[in-house]
Amino acid sequence: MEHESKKKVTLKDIAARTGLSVNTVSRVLNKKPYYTKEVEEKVNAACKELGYIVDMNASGLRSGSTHTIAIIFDDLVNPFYAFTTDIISRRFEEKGYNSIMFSNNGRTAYVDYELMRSVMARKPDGILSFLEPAADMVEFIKNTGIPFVIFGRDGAPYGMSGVDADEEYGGRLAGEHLLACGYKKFAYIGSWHDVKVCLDRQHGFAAALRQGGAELLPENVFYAREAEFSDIIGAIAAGGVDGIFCFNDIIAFMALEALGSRGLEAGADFGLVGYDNIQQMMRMPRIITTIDVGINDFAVCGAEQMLKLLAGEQTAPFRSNHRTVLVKGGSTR
Amino acid sequence: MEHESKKKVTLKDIAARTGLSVNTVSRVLNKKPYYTKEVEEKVNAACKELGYIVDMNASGLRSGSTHTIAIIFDDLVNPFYAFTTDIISRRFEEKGYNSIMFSNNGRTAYVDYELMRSVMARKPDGILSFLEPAADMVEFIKNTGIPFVIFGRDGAPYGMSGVDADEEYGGRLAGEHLLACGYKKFAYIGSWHDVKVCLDRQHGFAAALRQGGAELLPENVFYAREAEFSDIIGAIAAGGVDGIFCFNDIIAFMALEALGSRGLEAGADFGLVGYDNIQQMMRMPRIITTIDVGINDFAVCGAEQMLKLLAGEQTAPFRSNHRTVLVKGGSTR
DNA sequence: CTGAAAGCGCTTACAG
DNA sequence: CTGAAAGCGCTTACAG
Repeated sequence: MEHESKKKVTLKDIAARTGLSVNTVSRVLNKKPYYTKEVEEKVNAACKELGYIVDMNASGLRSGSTHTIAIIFDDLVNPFYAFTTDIISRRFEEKGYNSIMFSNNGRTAYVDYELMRSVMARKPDGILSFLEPAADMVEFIKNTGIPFVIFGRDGAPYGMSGVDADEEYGGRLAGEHLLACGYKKFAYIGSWHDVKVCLDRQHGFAAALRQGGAELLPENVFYAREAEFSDIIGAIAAGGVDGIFCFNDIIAFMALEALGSRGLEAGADFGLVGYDNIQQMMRMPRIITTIDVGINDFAVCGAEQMLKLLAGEQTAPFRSNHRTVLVKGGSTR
Repeated sequence: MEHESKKKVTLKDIAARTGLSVNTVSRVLNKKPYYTKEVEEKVNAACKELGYIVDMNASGLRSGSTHTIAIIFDDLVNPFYAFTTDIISRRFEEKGYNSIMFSNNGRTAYVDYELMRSVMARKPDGILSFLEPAADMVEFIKNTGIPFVIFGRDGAPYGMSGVDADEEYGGRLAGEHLLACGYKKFAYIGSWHDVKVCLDRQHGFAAALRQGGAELLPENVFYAREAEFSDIIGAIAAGGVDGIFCFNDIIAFMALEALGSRGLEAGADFGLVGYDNIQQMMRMPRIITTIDVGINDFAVCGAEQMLKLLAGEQTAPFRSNHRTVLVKGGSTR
């Protein structure tokens, strides 16, 4: 004989134990009007005694609300995603929503049909995405009728809700700082050539340089996810570049490491600005100069926007735009 | 008139469109024997045309398998968790399982009843936990009959499956290295005084020191989650400690920063060893000396163990034990 | 205030 | 090889 595993306790069991109907038990547990104190106590006692735990799948099937939110991201390797996901999912949990994770597994930088299929199969109450929808998915997503929040990107172009930061402004800060430090020849290392955030930072950077009488030459614009990193560094070193702006801190760290191993000294031989200030999240010393969005407020804002949509308090697409600041570190003089 | 949102497409719709029964449609979609090529094509065509997407909640309710795995962690702020969660959830996704996230929200360092309640409400097929079960939850968890894998901790004491690293050995490596560097007075900064991993590292560290003729004095053992960090650093600086081993890299970074701002130089004035090698994950320069588990293998092993349990290939509790290595960085001489 | 019935969208026996 | 019925565990109308 096997050791028997505890039988699942259902509403039926609670009904049997209390002598009430399944219906009444359900009403008490969901705090729907009307029941007597006496009934309430009986139900709660039986639930405790038998160890009743609701089946959210069953409840969601009938009620249409699964109390689940899908969170879509690229990866958790970048602390920026991990940190915001942490804050956001915690906030959701407080409000009774569980988070289910989806990633595009690096297939594309967008939410495509394949990804939406697996998301929809879970019937989430809401979808919070770090990725923009693919062009042909915008209508599909709207037709689902499920609240969709684009986090970290402006939703307006899609007619969707979004929480974004002023990326151009961030790029501008980087450019102004590198100029002020006295660097002369500039490069940008982005992630993907077709991701809006990446381009916005690039454009802000280029604009600041232009305003300062300098220039971001096309041959000094690179995309780390589309080329060998050693080739990028090779080109930068060969080109005599001394002012480098990177799309994010991970790329900046990689550049710092690669240039360092070529005998170049950060600050002195070249200046480097990253983005996200992940060293603050890790409680690290300020190794690099970087742009900081104020990640806590940023993440909380994304969570709140979702919760408002779920509560029906907000219906029209809503935009929240955040301002960034530059945080000086050891990678610029 | 509101813009109508696309009506949900169910098996019934596919049945109606094809003239087949719901049953047959389901059988084709689940690739159960027996149906003709003709029927198969008709069903697939109708699904594509109408945009059918299965409802996993409904399917899970009936079949008993939700294709969901619960992942329980402390937080995603520590890149060690984020990184492993990323790898593990990707592997699950490949095998058709979605991951649903749970955290104890810093309440305790253990899986308690409150947490298990919300987990069980989702009827996951498996549970992978970075946290150990609270003592009074071990029987409860076993009784659920749901595969449970403890990640990063030895499951054996609980009679559960687990993937762990040799933590004592890691602590020993730190001790040997700090001794070899010539440091004389030692301290350990842990996380919690009652978490096994934390104590294992401490004991390994103390053992190595003893073997080398040195000592880890009780007054030089601290727990970062249980005290003000500035007090810890104050005590270390006042006590003339010059060899510090930290439970993880985040704590090590904090110590590096705090000691640095007191004018002390890492390597020269004091040696510091962390744990996890998160700087490699971030592609950072090797700022600190740290212990590396080989996070990729480690994470993959956790995912595989879960998948084996789910496939019924593995039934008895299974332990996988990993060996760590020390990676020299700038924080020791 | 409480209960009996129907139904959410599937899959699982069971019949043919 | 295909279909009609029952049921997973809930919640939602509806009746009393």
